[in-house]
Amino acid sequence: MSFTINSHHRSFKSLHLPLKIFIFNSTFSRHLTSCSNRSSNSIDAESFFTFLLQKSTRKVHLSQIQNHLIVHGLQSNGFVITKFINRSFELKEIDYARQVFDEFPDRHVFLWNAVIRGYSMHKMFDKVIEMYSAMQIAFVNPDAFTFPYVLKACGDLPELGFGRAVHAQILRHGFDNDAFLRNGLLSFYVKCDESVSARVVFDQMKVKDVVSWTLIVSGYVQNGEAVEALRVLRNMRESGVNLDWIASVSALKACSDIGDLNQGRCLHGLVIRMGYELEPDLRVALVSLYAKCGEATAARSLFYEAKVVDVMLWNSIISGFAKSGYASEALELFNQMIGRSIRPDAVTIQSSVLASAQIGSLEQAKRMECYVNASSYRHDGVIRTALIDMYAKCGSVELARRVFNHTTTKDVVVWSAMIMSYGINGWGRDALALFHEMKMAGVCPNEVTFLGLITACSHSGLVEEGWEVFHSMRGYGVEPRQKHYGSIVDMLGRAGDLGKAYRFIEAMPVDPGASVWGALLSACEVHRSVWLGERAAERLLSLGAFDAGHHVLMSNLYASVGLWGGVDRVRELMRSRGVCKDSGCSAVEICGA
DNA sequence: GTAGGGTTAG
Repeated sequence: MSFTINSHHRSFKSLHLPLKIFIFNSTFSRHLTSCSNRSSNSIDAESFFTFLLQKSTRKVHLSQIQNHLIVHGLQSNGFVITKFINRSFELKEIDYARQVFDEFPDRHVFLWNAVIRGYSMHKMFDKVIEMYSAMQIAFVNPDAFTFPYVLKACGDLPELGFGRAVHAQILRHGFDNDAFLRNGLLSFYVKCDESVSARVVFDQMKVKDVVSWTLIVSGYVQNGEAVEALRVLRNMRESGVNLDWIASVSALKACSDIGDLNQGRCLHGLVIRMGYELEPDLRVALVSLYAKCGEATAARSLFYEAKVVDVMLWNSIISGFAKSGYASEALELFNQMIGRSIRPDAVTIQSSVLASAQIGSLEQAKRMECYVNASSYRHDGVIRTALIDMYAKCGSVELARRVFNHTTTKDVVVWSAMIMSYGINGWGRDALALFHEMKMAGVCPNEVTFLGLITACSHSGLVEEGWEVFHSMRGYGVEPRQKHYGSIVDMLGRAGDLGKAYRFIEAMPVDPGASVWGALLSACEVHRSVWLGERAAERLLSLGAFDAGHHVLMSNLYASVGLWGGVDRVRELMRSRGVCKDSGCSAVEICGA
């Protein structure tokens, strides 16, 4: 152990501490003895107490130290008290730290920062904001270290209005050229989904470092604009800023979001050239990319060759496999994990429940529910939602409902999942009744609730009711989106009213997207409407969204009316565009096997 | 003592 005696600017007297009083803990007293032996005559009071604070591990140590500060007249030494407050927060003695602060007469900005930092450390963001406000009332000027914590609090809560006011105060206090704070502001606007303000802050930056670029890239990724994110990333490299490993993580996430395996592979190569391939957290992003894109071999080798295998790495491969048609592999890995006594977390379980849903086996679903019920996550809202969805996908509305009934706190997501469960299984009336019940319970519907309701009407032939739901959305403050329009087209198409579906698309207030034309195309396939099907296919082609499934629909449509020339044209198109038909499969469970 | 990332239900 080394203990250097610092010479601080403050003067001090030789200390005569009755050290025996400190002897309540052998480790703590050992430090004290060692310390006092080394500096027997005169020691720096501040350094001594700083050292003591570092070695204290319990509240009783803190209160002993506090007593001695008083004895030695250091109770109003701001330097020591700041350290004292920092250590109290580190030891999770939050109320105690606050009490010391409240009782301190001369509150310098450092002291305020210590309390604000402490609350931030414990994610008590409302307290951060409360202290920042109190600081202003006390006429203490914040410094460059105050704002980052306050901005983080505003971003995490999120508290857009307050954050905007903080932005104004940063300008007023003359910190507008502080590069660190500009990145903090950017982070705040990104977290609040304020892409316009984020962009303004970003564009006004004189110096954009890799952090600034990473923030704006992750903002686009968060917004579902992965293509734009990758474009910005190219700009970054063109402007001479190199990717570091964190920026690479965001870039890889953008690739996996849009399934751009080629660009992902290029980035992987770049990452290797830059020497980041062993970075454990980057490996999570790589495994996730390959697993989500269905590159099972690549994902596995990266996984098994990893030096650090933490829960997140397990999660990345399990959830990636669950989403890319490798559900049984995902469950196999989940079992391996349990076999090796590695504790799954909520994300692991969510992903494994999803994998069970994809498999579609009721027996597996029941096993999964048993596992959840025996775990500490049995009341986790997200996992209960996943269980409801799982049973619905395995065809058991009753078991989904049982999970729903046993869920104590039902948020809008849980209600929506149950409505969707009824919907996809054709229990339209029950979905509508549950929606009514949900409103009675005072829960506000969101866009997914309406998607579930329209799906329910669509799958049950309740066309009138579906229209009614669709037209009522805005009354609940929910703007219809592409998926809702697509779902209505699907509903009209299933009912055989292709003309009405087409007119509905024509009258849409927003440009119809791929989901809308895709819904029309599949309705055309069912009802053998070649003319309209060709219109839909043309639009999908021009949107660049004519995928393998659409080729198959078109080919089947031509075949169903005997237009074999059309079938050949589609086949030729598939060959020329390098599209492969995804191998489809269906599973039937017999006696639980 | 200050800013960026990855796994995550409907």
